[in-house]
Amino acid sequence: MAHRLKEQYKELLDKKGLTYTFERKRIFEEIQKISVHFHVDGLYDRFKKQGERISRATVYRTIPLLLESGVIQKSAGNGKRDFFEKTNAKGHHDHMICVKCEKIIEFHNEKIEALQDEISKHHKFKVTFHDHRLFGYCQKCQ
Amino acid sequence: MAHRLKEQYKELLDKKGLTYTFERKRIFEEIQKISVHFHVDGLYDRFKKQGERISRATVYRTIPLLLESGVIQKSAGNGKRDFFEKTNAKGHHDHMICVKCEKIIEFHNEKIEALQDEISKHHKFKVTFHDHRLFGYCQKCQ
DNA sequence: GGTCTGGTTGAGATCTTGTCTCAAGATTTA
DNA sequence: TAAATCTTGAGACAAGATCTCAACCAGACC
Ligand SMILES: [Zn+2]
Ligand SMILES: [Zn+2]
Ligand SMILES: [Zn+2]
Ligand SMILES: [Zn+2]
Repeated sequence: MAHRLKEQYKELLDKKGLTYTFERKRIFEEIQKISVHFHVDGLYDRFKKQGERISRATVYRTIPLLLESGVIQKSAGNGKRDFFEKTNAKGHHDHMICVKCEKIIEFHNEKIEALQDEISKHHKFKVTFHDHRLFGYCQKCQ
Repeated sequence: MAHRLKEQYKELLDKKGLTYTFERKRIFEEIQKISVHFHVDGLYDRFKKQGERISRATVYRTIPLLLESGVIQKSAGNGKRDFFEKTNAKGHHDHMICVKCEKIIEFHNEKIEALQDEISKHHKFKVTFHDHRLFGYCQKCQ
């Protein structure tokens, strides 16, 4: 999986006339080590902590490339920060979030995705990503 | 409708030992003139444009009071700003948000709502509210 | 090799959204 | 009236994110 994603990433860079630099390589690799969600400064801190001098600006600059190539995707962020998660084998999914214990249940429903397409097409709106979250109580917390 | 909301607002202020000041009155009134969605600086700008000297801090400070009294509710954020909308006759709806011009298109789809119910039921998850936003480019911004 | 060209980077400035501080003015209470 | 309490405006501040710019690097060209 990671291999295919790396190819997509390299292809995007190539398509844009950009180089697969040391920094862009390291950022890709480091993300593969993160289990689930992350925010950009958290990612930057990992480099800083390891003594690698990759600048904050570069990390921030690389995020759009990772997003566009599908290596990562926007994740359900609760607060001020943008959160991301690496694209996993399951591909796109949405979230149910327990407001009590913060448990996250992922779901994916093709019908909903198709309806979204239909609706946006009808409004001539070109969707680049979406955020669909159901808040409430998980089985244990009811 | 607006009258009942104003009463709720006044009651909340009273309950909290706060005064129904000129500024708090003007902010309530101005919101009634806004068709649907707004963000706080947008509201502030309306006063500035009209030459009314109500400070940004006061507008920001009043928002929690309006929220708590039910005069307004959180609405779609565009990913950066918090958006609000006044509580009114309009029922539940979701949003498409243009990431370029910030235009908001509302949509409502019973099938999606029903599928959400189905999915959450299947996971024994009790949904209290949801947030469904499609981000992208409106017709003009493509 | 040396030079030109243009992508890339780091450091810090800047912008954006929202909160907080504090002194002055207004209001209520004693 | 004086003291206590609210309220406000202006601007400082904070956090997240983006932008600027000079130095740097890599390939193209001579
Ligand atoms: Zn989805
Ligand atoms: Zn729970
Ligand atoms: Zn909905
Ligand atoms: Zn709306």
